[in-house]
Amino acid sequence: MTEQLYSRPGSRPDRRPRLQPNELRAWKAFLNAQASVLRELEADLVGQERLTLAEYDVLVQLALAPRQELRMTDLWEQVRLSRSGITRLVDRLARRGLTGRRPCPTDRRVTYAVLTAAGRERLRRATPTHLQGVRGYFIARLEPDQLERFTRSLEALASR
Amino acid sequence: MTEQLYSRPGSRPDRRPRLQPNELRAWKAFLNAQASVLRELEADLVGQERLTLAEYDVLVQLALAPRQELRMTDLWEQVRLSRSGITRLVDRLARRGLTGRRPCPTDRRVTYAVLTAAGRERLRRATPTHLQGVRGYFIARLEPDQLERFTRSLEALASR
DNA sequence: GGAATAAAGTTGCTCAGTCAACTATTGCAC
DNA sequence: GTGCAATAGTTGACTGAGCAACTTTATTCC
Repeated sequence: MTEQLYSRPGSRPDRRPRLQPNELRAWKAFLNAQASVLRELEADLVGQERLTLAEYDVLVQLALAPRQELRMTDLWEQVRLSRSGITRLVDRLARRGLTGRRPCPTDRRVTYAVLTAAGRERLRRATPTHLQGVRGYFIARLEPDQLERFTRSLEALASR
Repeated sequence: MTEQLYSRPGSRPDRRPRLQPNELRAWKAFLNAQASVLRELEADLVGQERLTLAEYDVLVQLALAPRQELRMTDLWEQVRLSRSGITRLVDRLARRGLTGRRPCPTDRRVTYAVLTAAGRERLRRATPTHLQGVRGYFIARLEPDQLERFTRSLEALASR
């Protein structure tokens, strides 16, 4: 994580790509920013609403979907999780009554995850907490006039 | 994750802090950037060197320490992990012969984690992979003239 | 239309991580 | 110096995630 191993100044000419000090600083800042913001945000959400970020995200996706339901696969595309991760997450939410499952009549391979009334209500309650977190731990710490540039840099980092 | 739940345009005046579209975009980009970069980087490191990022990080910290050893607590301060997480990570590395443990003679509560020769060698081998990852998935995707600003924004996000 | 291939979803296994409880040792107060 | 609080580290129980293997159903291709 620190200097020597990343760039040895004055060492031999080197085919290995080493990191410059400012690059290293950027990298560290990137790691720290993620850890910091997500940790704080998730702590609030779990502490106050018993929802992890991933669970919250699934509820949001369902709430936004046409009939408040999504095929597992579509959910998988929206949420950063493996297929089995989705299965289990929806399981968990279902056990708590926040989602349900509905088989698709036309394609018997597919299952819809459905937002229940309780799920909708839970989402409604959790949303202010989450938004306050995003505002407080993310937006508020950024210079408003840097937001645009910052966003573009972040977007450049996401692979295709 | 998408618009309606974050800001309802034209709804009643509202004490709840909602997100503006550009703020939402920034937030999404932040999440995606993290997921993307870490996933790619870690996949390389695990695939080629059987080391997770956290394990790599611990090896680096030890390599940089004075006698290539650190108290568990100091390690804990450097690496984003719980105390027991550190214990177990060092355990795992020790089982693979990459670290050792040494009791402190003056304070019998403390244990030093020590980098072994094998650990040093493994780190040496893994470093190019990691650096290529950081360069390829992070630095290379950023505009050089934005790096400084980007770093400052990231640093602003890390809580004290 | 039948065989091969692909897609959707779940399950078993394992792993890495957390929290809370615990032991052991040291430092501090008075 | 005794007693209490703080510090260092580990352990147990549990959780959330991934991968690989598997079942079932749909699609494609000849």
